[in-house]
Amino acid sequence: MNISPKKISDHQLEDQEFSINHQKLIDATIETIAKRGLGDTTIAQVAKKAMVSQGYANFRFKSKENLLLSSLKFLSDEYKNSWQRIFEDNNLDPVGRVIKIIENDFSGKIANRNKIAVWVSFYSEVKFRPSYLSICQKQDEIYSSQMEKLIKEVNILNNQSFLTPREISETYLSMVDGLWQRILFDPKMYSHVFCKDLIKKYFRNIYTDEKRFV
Amino acid sequence: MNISPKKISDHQLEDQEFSINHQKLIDATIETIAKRGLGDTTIAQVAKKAMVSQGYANFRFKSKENLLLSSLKFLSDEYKNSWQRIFEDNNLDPVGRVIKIIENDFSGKIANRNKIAVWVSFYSEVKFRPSYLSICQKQDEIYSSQMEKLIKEVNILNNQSFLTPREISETYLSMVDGLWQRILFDPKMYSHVFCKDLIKKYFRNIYTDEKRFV
DNA sequence: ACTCATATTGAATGATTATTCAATACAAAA
DNA sequence: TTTTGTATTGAATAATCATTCAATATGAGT
Repeated sequence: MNISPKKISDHQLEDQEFSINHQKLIDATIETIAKRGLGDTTIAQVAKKAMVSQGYANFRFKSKENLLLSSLKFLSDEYKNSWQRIFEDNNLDPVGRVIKIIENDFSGKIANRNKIAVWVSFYSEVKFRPSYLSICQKQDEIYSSQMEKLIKEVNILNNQSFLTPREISETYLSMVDGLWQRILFDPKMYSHVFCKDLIKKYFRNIYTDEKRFV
Repeated sequence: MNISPKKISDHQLEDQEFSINHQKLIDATIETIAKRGLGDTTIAQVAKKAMVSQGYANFRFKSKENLLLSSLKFLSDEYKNSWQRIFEDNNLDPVGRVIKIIENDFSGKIANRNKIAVWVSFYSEVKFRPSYLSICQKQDEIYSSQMEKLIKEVNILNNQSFLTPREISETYLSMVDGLWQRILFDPKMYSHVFCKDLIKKYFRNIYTDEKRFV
């Protein structure tokens, strides 16, 4: 039986989408997708992992589709928050911010195998599910243009290269996606340190005088 | 099994995996995955597209899993052949070969949206299906080391950079995976020309004197 | 303690789909 | 033509799973 001490009853928080069960189900969904794949993820498994009944999971999220969507949105928001915090950090100079972004992209919180497995699963379905696309695409464009802006600022203080800010931004973001995918294949080889160093050296090659890109 | 010198009927070619129906089914599988996603691909749909009965599709490939696997293997072999042909082309110098590899990676035959959708679908499942992994991973390591070898040869004739051959190889291959994924999201923006030029400029930044990297 | 509104259950339902297999079509050999 | 072995069909089967909903538990207010 599920006896959990609550100060506030769930239904009062329902509008805020912040009941314990809501988040428990999302966490369970991410874990299940990471463990069995999107295709083999069933409501029954998710509900079991979240320790609620199957019927409840469906009732709470209205449909399986909606549960999956909410889970993707959770990951998307988590990433967005960590990115935005860095991008808007005025204590850091442009290069410092780029480095922080790299480190965030390969931090344990963001680039762990469970979460990457979920990202890639959704990416693979993006072509057929407009709802997935709408969650990801708009944000992706924001990252792209914000990174470009950042590189422009870096350029003011550094030697220019053959590559335009836009190109540096695009190569960086593509490389991150590619490396994430590779972490799934072979997490030993593509360790966080390996990925971070690789990308930093990539930037060092562009900004040869900037010693912070080790 | 006796081999008649004249005409050879389909069933006699079965071992060679080369009947018309075999390939029709694989093509139909790729198209169906690209159109509906791995999860929503059913034998019935594939069979219909290949214009054979549902029962036959299953009979021919023993199981759905095996049909999917065979389709992945087909794509994997196709890519391998095109790569190997370039890598072993003695008429080209190292830089010429790198350029051909880039052009191949974003050619209509390899980087079309159908095939990328299939690749990404399988990638997303690779963590849970050892059989998928075994098809892809070994090849990936070969591409990685062959590219590194190629870069070493390029280096002999060009100025060195901060990046080691291994690092150039890894950044290149990651970038390709990332760009392929982006083609799925937004094929207009990530056109073949855009991707090719981006990567060539990336190399131009490494080998600043090599004007063939436009 | 009782009521009532809400939360949660879990068994039943119906839809989907991989797989099987008995029946049939077909093509070559006799 | 008839026979024989293989190719192919498609309807039946059985398994899986999302979704529903009547029944029950819970806890706050009285």
